[in-house]
Amino acid sequence: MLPQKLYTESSMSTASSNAMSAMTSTYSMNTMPMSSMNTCSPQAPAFGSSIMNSGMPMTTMNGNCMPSVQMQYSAIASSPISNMNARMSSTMSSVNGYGGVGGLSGRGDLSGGDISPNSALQRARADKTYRRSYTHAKPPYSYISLITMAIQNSPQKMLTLSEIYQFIMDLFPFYRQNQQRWQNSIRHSLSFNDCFVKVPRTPDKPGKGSFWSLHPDSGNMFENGCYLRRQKRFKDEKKEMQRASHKSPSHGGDTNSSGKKTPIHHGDDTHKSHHLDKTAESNLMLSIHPAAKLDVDQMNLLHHNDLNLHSQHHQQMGEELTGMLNHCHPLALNSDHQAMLHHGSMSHHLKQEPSGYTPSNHPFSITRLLPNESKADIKMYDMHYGYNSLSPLQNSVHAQASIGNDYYNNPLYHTPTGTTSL
DNA sequence: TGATGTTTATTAATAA
DNA sequence: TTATTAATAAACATCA
Ligand SMILES: [Mg+2]
Repeated sequence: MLPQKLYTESSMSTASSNAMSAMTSTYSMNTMPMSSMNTCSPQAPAFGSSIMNSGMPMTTMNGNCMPSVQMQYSAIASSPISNMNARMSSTMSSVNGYGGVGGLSGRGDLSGGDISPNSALQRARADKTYRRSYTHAKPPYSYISLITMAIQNSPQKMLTLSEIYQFIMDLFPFYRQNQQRWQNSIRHSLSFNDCFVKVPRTPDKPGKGSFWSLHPDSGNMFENGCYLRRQKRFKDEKKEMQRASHKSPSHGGDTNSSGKKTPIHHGDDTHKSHHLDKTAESNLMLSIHPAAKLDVDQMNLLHHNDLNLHSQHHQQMGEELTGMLNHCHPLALNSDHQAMLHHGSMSHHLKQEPSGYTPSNHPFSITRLLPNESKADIKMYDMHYGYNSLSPLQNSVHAQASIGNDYYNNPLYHTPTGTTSL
């Protein structure tokens, strides 16, 4: 429906090529483990460590020294150009994804004088290379968290597969490469994980696949701040049962695993009965006998409508963490932006947030991207760091975080005071 | 026919 | 160490 930016994979990386596998399957720029400073040390983030530790003053570091994805991003995004040269040697070697960066060797600036006539050119190239080295590095998010971001940032809290693709590519240049590879993983993740459920299309929205939404009970799967590895993956009881019975038909009714423990999030059982009630209610409204059997997809549709109508269940989780997360999540985008993108939709105007989260502060919400007062911020940012936050590539009609408005180009993805933990 | 889903298998990284 | 989570590949089915 909306124009989508097409990302053609550069000749550098063939989709089917295995030549790049080493680069893409590893966390390219990682050098040192963060575990010492991190409660939740995920797979080594693709970003940061070498750069973070290259001697640059961490102006964004706040008192508690909480390490975070956000901070790592901040550190990178805010790295003064003046510091680039100093890091160039190590950076350059990182560009190919194999940061030999063991020990941020490039402390010393090569060529002390550096006043040659082509130094400007070299500098420009170096800067470009440097920036690409992180904008195209693998983001420190699992596919599950990326999908979750996409869905939760959508007005209807559901997206088609291709829209999920698009969201990810818009935000992370890294994923404009090797599309066949990671998109297969996305599809696998959607199918395999119970936290993602299909919502069938309604007749008024014909099209190819169905919509994907979040399981009503999946809660905040990332409230621990780890976006690479959850402590426990969400499992839908019913599907668990199905799987079990499918495997060993002898297992008929025993069902409930005594030790069944839902993740960390809260509010599971509470709205469980609530859900059933709502379903029955919906059935009545739709002239469906409450006892009538609906298939899974239909049920999901009803549930989704219900949730969308009343409130976002997902946002009532993790309130205890909001203080930490909601002010600083790396992907807190702006609702205005979203309004532009989906100008045809007005649903988000009507949404209320009875829980702790508002559309603007919950961890994955698109809010605060380019709010009014941010003009000044951008200016400051640009002046200080020499970034042009407004993309030079404006050809895209797509108002979303398309070209030039990706995670790295938008300073507001990196809140200076952020303390999102990772 | 290509996009969309489902499923199984393998492997690496991380948590317990 | 073992158990769990996630990434990746791949075979296969289905659908517009
Ligand atoms: Mg699923």
